[in-house]
Amino acid sequence: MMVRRTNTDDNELTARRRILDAAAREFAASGFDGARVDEIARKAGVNKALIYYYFKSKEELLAVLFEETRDAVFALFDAGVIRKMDFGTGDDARRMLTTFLEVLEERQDVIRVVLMECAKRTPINDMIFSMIGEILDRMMALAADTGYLVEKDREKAKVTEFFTGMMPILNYVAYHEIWMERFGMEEPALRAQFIDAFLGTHLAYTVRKAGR
Amino acid sequence: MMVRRTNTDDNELTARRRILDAAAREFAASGFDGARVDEIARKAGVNKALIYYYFKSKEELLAVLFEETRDAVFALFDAGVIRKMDFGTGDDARRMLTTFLEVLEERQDVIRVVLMECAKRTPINDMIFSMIGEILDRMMALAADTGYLVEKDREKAKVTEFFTGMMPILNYVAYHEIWMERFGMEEPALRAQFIDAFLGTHLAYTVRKAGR
Amino acid sequence: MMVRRTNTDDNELTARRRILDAAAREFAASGFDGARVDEIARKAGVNKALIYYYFKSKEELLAVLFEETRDAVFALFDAGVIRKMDFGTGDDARRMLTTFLEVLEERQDVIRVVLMECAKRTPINDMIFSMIGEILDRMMALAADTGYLVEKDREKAKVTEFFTGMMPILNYVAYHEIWMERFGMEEPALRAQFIDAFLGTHLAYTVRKAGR
Amino acid sequence: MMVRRTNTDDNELTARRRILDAAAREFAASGFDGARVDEIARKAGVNKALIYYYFKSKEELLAVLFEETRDAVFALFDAGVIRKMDFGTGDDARRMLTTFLEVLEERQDVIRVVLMECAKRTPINDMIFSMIGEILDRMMALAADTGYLVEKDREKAKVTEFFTGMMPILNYVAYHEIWMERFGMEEPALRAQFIDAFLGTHLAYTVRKAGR
DNA sequence: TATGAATGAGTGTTCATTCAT
DNA sequence: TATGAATGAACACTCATTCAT
Repeated sequence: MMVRRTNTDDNELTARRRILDAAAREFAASGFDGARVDEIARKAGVNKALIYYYFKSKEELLAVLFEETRDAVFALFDAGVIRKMDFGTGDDARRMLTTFLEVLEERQDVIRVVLMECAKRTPINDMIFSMIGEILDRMMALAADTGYLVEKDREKAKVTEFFTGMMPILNYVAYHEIWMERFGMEEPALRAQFIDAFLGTHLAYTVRKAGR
Repeated sequence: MMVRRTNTDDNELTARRRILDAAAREFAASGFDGARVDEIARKAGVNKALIYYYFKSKEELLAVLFEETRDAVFALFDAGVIRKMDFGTGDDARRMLTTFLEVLEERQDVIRVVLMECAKRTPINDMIFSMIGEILDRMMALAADTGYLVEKDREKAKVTEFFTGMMPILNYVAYHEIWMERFGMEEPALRAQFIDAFLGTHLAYTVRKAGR
Repeated sequence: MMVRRTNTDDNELTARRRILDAAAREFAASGFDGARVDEIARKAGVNKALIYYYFKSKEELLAVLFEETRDAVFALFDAGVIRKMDFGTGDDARRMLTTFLEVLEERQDVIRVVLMECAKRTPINDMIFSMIGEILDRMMALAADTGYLVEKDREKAKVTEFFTGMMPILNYVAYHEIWMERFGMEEPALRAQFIDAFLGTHLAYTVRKAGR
Repeated sequence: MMVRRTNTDDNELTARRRILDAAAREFAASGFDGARVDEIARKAGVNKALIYYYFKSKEELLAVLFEETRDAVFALFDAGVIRKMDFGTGDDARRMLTTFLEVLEERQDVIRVVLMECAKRTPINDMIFSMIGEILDRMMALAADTGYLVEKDREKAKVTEFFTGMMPILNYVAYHEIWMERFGMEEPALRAQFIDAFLGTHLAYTVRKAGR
């Protein structure tokens, strides 16, 4: 009787998947310009030319990773992971944020690249800001639905959502590992402290502004 | 009799200074890896080889820019620009933050590079985190002096100062111009809204925690 | 009841044939070195690997096309298309030349490649010159039979046959379409003028030399 | 006493010149697509990167060679090398043709490339046909001045000048060395025979047509 | 016969850096 | 100080060819 193996060894993944994963790691470690296609191939355990069989350029690799990440974030919204909770500052919010961070941390490599390329004046910047724009809109739609939108003025609300909502979270996801290495903290303490700070700042501000 | 002119035209600046300024612009536009020494020379209006007369490598150019920026930030602390104000959430804080942002905006190019290179696993990362560490320590010393240190635990305090204090400010300085281009806001409104958000989040949290 | 169709649609041709035709087009458009096996496969509507099932290399594709063309030219000689006419400068010669050009124009892609590769110092050059040598010998044998061989000296006769006989004809076949595009002439006028010129130059010279 | 050396050793030429010469040789030997920039650098005795210091691409190398050749041909016309002779079929014409061929033979490498690339559908084709068009116009202007223009109809005259005038000459220049190797003739005999044939065909036709 | 996946060896081009003056 | 010329070491990307099925 045959038993279907279900392990997730590297070798079980398709070459295309291994290439994408390796690219995410390499981009995160060296930035887009610093990343070497040779190194991506080595990390993925494939011939370099195979990368160009599946993707038309180094830039397309990044674009596909960005799309996957945007879709994953949208899936979180669609699944109601965030909406259903009590969008306040209590334990529910704490649990929700934990889940949210955990999911994003699976994509931390790509998020790092987003932050690195975010300030450059290159074509990649366009990809990033269209993605950021879409996600911001979802965040604001959610805030409006739950009654916590801080500002009547859409333009101003976007500023707040971006600079004190989205960015601290992305920063945490991107830098928490480096922080742990550099300043010697452990994951649970660091995350707990970040969540405290986020609840005490952005979410508290939101709740206060919404007048609840 | 010859009189030495003292105006500050671009052409009057030393070649060394023009090179550093050009490098900051080029690094900010393209990142460290994406920056081209040819382009720095072109922007500075000097021969490419002259760059290697003054600096031993592209990396040293960046190191010098980082040092200048760290010194400028330290000078702000030394001059008491921050300490002297009423470190709360009122108009004084608002004026102080405005001044602070204005000074940092003069160095926005270098700050952009800091954020870009912050997440990479390269030698540059060491330079950045030693600088960040020093500045964080000054921030915490100041917070302790003024009685607003949020946490007894130094480690935890550092986390809060970094993720909800330093990073939002650096992010604002780095991204505000791109934000204006992408989302079509004007400078005064954007800055006012950011200051509102920063006062309402990080500073409000600090003040609350300090029990005042 | 099923009836086997006998039309000659592209799809009805064997894969091998479609590959050869596509190769001729691609070689003519881009030269041998510029031609891409991927593109040949695309033009032929087959999988790239199938090309290597039928032919052992890109070079063999070209060799087969050359052989086909040489055989077609020999068939013209064997069929007496040229021999039977009055090999002079009158209407018969004009009709003969028209027929000859029409047949060669069907192979214009391969002839273009011959001219492109003719001057290179590559292995392909050997294939071409052995073909050219054989055809020249047939041309001279024909000229001898009809009494129009311009020179007693075989060596000198070969020069004349090549530079003022064979080459102008091959050049016409290879370049007439490009000429039409570039200088905006129509086919009938261009061909008529070329035939005038050829009769007035090479054939007139031949006839004069032969003393008739 | 110091004597200025006047030799023309390879080392006396500028690197830029050596690169162009090497490129002409390599293009002639392998065609544009078959030519290797590495090999050009090796032949020129320079570092490969230096080629890109002087020229922006492999294609620009070819463009510069084409321009030089067109200018050299124009200089022949401007100097009246051709115009001043008795444009007939006698000894003067023979001497003129000899001079003309000698000058062109100095550029035989580039002329070979012209013939190779002439039939391709690539950007290079544009460069070639604009050059050919200009030269043809000069040829026709000359023919008109000397009263030997074969046709009233400019369009038809161009066809004749191209297919029985320009092309046989370019073919001779391009292929005479290969011909000597392949069929074992010596230079003087081959050239004499070609000149005989050219006088007896294109020029005789021209003179007859002009009614002299 | 036919194909999707895979690869070794290039290929033109770039770039930080150095040299000679 | 300043520069035009020069270079070694990559770099992203390509391509003819082969493999497994």
